[in-house]
Amino acid sequence: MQKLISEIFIRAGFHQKLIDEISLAGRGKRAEPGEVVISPYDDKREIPILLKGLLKVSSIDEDGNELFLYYLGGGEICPMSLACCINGEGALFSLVAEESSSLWMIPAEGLDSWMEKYPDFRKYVMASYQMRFQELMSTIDSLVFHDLKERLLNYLLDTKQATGSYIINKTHQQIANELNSSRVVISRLLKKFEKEHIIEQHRNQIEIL
DNA sequence: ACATTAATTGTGT
DNA sequence: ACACAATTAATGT
Repeated sequence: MQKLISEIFIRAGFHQKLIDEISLAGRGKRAEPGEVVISPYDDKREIPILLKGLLKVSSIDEDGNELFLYYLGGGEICPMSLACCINGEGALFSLVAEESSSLWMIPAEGLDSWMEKYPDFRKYVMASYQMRFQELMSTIDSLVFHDLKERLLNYLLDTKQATGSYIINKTHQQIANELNSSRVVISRLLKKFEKEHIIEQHRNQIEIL
């Protein structure tokens, strides 16, 4: 774990002193696929940095409906957590491991001083922020301007991108939940994609062609 | 090898 | 959205 941290943080261009401070202040955490790292209204004063693996970030509304927002890849700090820690309100999103992941949880208190003391850190945070912000904008765009068919297609491609694999191991039901739709609708669309030779389906698994 | 069951997927209304 | 059929995987006998 210690090795992973140094590796990631050095790659991010952190000062050795900053690496030491973060290493000392945070704690490590592993998350297996499907494990919930943060759920809405967890009173979390910790911000996760994803060292390795893949996390799914979803917005959760008051009725518990899920809406997939974006994937968080290795080396990134979770922008949603940052946003929520800054305004001090509970999270209105959930963070779920998609792949077996390693995280470094840093206390929210450290943020301010690190941002001031280390320009590297500020840059890193901003860069993470910006990347996911763009991702988020495109999700919103497809949400507002496109029908479910487009959204599903975007979702599939997005997933392929994030996992680096043409195989998606999810049930129609899971996908329906993430897109806040119903299983039947997703099944029908996927069936259509299959006929158009965009994908191939097997049980619990979708292959993108 | 076969029967039973649960989960997932397909389709018509 | 609902109901039901069909398919597949898992498990017990």
